[in-house]
Amino acid sequence: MDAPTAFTSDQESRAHDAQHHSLRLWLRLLSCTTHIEDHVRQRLRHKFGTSLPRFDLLAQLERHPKGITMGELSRRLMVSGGNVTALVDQLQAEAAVQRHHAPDDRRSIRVTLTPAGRRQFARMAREHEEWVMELFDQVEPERLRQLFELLGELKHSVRQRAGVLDQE
Amino acid sequence: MDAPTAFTSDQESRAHDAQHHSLRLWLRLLSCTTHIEDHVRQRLRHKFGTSLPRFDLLAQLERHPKGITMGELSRRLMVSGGNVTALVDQLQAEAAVQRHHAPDDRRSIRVTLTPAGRRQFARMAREHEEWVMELFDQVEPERLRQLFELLGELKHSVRQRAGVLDQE
DNA sequence: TATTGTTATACTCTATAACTATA
DNA sequence: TATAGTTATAGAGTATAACAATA
Repeated sequence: MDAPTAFTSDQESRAHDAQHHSLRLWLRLLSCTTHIEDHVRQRLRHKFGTSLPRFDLLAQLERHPKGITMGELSRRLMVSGGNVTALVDQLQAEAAVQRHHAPDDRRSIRVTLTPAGRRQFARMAREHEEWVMELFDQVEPERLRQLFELLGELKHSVRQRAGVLDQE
Repeated sequence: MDAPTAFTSDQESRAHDAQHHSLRLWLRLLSCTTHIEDHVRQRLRHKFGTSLPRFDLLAQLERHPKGITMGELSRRLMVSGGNVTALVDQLQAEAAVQRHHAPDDRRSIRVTLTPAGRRQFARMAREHEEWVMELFDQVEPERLRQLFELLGELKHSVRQRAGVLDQE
């Protein structure tokens, strides 16, 4: 677990190698994500007094101006329904989001951003982008582009294998 | 946020583009990691009744057979000292790890795997590898290798920018 | 009956700060 | 004084299960 270079072949079996390589790739992926996440989380908290899950919820609403149901939020954010209720409660208390009863199905609730919520999210998203760009700026743009593409392939594979429905 | 393809140039400024591209790359990275993490976390819980933080702690010990201090664990796992105390308490109660007072500095404590802890970790690590390999197996090995390399570059950049000390 | 969302509860991980025992 | 580790406390996020209202 200490060779910093790429995969090396040895006398082990192919399958065994593939396992180790997969694990090392996963650990590296996790390490990158954790560092970025910590950085972003800390800044979101200090500068905006918010958290990543709350930011992500707002981001989902921003993508769906007509609103999105609690169940949809639960699926997209991959957290339980009770959880979404709590998050939406908080954001509603801060007047960042609103609940609307759906006219056709009165069990269902559509959540939307308030104008103030939209403005607040825009401010956070702008800074968020700057933080991330700064973290990445030692890598050439072309390399970042390749990375984006390869991660797309990985995501596809993981989704198939894990049976995730997924957003984007 | 819905074009599934790579970056596209438009009339926006270069800087603005770079920001958006960085953000999209970050979101894709986060999405991949989250899916894999959920998958692995769920299996660790159901098959071994453990969690990712606990697995990670054992993994650190496995890399350092002579033991590692509480403070070192705190830095490597990037969590607070109080936290490490709680995790080590649990693992010690399960007889997976041991605390030894350092002979030279009696404030300091070295934590090591017990033989049983080492065996248990080996079992978990082997399955862990299989789960991950399965998730990745829709991507060609050569592409996985490229991804590993690019993530190395990214990690380097992030570490420099975020000022992380880091393990591995 | 099945589905949507809420409530209640509990657990894990986390940070912070006060504390102890050494150095 | 400074450092290593612990304790105590609080808070966020999460899952689960029981529940109400509606379909």
